[in-house]
Amino acid sequence: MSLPHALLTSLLEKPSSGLELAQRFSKSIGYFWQASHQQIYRELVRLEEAGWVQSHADEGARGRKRTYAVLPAGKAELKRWMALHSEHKNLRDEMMIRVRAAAVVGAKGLADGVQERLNSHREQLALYKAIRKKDFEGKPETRAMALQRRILEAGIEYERLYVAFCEDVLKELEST
Amino acid sequence: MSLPHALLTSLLEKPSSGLELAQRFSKSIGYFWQASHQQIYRELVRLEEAGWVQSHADEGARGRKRTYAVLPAGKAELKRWMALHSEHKNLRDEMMIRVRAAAVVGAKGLADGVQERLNSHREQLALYKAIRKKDFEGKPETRAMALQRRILEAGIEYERLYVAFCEDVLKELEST
DNA sequence: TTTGACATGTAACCCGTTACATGATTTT
DNA sequence: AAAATCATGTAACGGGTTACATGTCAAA
Repeated sequence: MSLPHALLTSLLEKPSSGLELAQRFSKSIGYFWQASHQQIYRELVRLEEAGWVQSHADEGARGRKRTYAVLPAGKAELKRWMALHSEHKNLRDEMMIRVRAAAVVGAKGLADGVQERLNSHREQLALYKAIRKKDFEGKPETRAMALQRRILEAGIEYERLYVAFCEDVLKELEST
Repeated sequence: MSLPHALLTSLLEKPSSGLELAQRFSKSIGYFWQASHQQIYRELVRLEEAGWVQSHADEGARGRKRTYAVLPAGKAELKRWMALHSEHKNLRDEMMIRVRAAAVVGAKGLADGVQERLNSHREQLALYKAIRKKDFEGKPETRAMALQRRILEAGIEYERLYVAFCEDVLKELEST
């Protein structure tokens, strides 16, 4: 249930159309809250019904760009929601179940998938590091920048965790 | 879509009833794949329809304990599934959206929720460390044990990540 | 004028969650 | 006999995913 507020946050930074949001979500905020364009369009309609955003289109029709901007009520809602407590989320990953299953039925065939994940997490880690270098290195540290940087650092640590996990599992599987 | 295979894994370790599985899921496997009892009962019916498990009850009726055991076809299915590749999962957490929102609309009221999460993750970290001490310390390291231990270590690193994240955010919020 | 990129949708399905219902067994 | 606990369900709903449909605009 974070999508509406992720969208409000993104729209406050810059009024946008659905497609622009979808593209933006495949970067930045989307690294920590993924959403497809179908979800985004559905949610934008709801946000407007709730009176939190307003849209205008060149001419209201299918296929025509429609730009959304946050209304004062939307900003107030975001402030309200921001102060709520977030539920503790445990790690939840199919790969862990696969490794656990391998401990029971034998690890034949496991290494391939783990190797693929290792590559994937190494890539993501490199990407986050590149963003850190580009967006944060040697820039003035405002409160806002510091918070955004902490989120990115968490992403970096998360990827590191997986890289180490995959490496260790592979090492275990290679040991005669 | 891991629940059926998480259940197969758990049932291979020990044939059980739905409630026993639900209780077991609130520990061990459940630390990495949570499921409610409603989900588990629903899924057990499907597993039996698929011919992967077989159940017997003292007398087939509501309120009577029904124990499930894995059939050969179920074990074969688990071996097949275990070798599939797992999708890369990015970090996905409401708290990150809240912190990101705070960077845009101001952090008033954010600290409370972050402090609560910090406490929660410290607790979970302590729990995992206790399990590591109890279940793994000074025991012989079979292949199966080594794999299960790696999963637990990943959980420990995951909680450490959050503890550090929350501490850093709080420090940032406290700085005048 | 047709291809491709831009842009917005609809429909169906499944997993996970929430709230509630029902029966059996043990304890007080 | 009432209360608590063990045990198995039913029903409704919502978010996320997948597949598909439709319309606009610019360039080749």
